[in-house]
Amino acid sequence: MDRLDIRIVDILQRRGDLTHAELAEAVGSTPSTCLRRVRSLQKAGILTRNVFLADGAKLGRGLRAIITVTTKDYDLARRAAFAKSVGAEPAISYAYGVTGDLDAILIGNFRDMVEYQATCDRLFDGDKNITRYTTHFISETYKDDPAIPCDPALSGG
Amino acid sequence: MDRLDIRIVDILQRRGDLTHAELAEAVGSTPSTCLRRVRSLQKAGILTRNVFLADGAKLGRGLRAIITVTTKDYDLARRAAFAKSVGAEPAISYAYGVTGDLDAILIGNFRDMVEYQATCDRLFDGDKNITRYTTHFISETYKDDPAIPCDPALSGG
DNA sequence: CAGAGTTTTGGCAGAATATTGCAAGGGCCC
DNA sequence: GGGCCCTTGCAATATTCTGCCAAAACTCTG
Repeated sequence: MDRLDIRIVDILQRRGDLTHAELAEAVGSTPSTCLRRVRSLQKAGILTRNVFLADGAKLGRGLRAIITVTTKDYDLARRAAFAKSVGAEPAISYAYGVTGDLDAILIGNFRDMVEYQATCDRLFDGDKNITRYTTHFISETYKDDPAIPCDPALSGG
Repeated sequence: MDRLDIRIVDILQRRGDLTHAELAEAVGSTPSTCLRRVRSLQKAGILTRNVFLADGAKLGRGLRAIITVTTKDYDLARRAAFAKSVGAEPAISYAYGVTGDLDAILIGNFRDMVEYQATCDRLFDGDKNITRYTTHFISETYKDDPAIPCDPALSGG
């Protein structure tokens, strides 16, 4: 993970469809070196996968919501079960267990309120362990980019 | 946006580095048709861009946090200013204005608590309009995938 | 239901790109 | 300083991309 790797990761997180020649020019190297670096970064699990990002609104899923969840008991078995049921919900893109006065936070892309409520019902209704869920609908997007900054400080690692 | 487009978007959101031949086989079509469909989906803004996803922990940014923010006045000008300052913070990946008893929710990838606090100080300290910010650190990931499900219902659009 | 016009499709060939082997250069440890 | 190992860059080869054309499918009209 030297300075060249950092530049490569930094660029590929923003533009994943560059040719190796373009990438080489952008980072100041050669195509074959870039190819080898990218493959080694993938093998190391630093670059996990290449994806296309899509416009949720144009796919008919413009209703985004952040759902916070509190539970009564949040032990290992219950968390595993929750992870499984969340995984089965295609409308949920992100789901995390968190510290603080909440237990889990979910982010979903819904077609409409009907689908939102149906999803919540499937996830939470009937589960006596869920104390409460609160939904914040996204009304404005200030920033939306999965890129993680590449810190020059880790050149040594 | 017919059934073929939906299959293409569905697959490319998961694997963006397929060759057109592989994509063609996966969706039951031919490479040249896939090329044209992908281009037209990009031009239509349905597929927005192609990126590599990276492992935050391996980039030295394993500390993920969801920060909720409440403000006193959240008018248009203040929201624009907030969007700008959030945009200047590389550690913040997502930032949204939301409905409910919160005004904004941020998600960031931090190197450590020091960087977390420094970022919060830059964003919130000195801004008398920020009533409160509360942080939930992500302790467990149940699901983490930017893919938006492609609903067959929109075949007609 | 037939026919013309329009759009989309599938395959091909040339061009561009990705990939690999090999020799040379540079860094590191002894 | 010498030997070893990793990385680099070039050139050759394999793969993939892409513009083009005829054919098929679809749409609209009479």
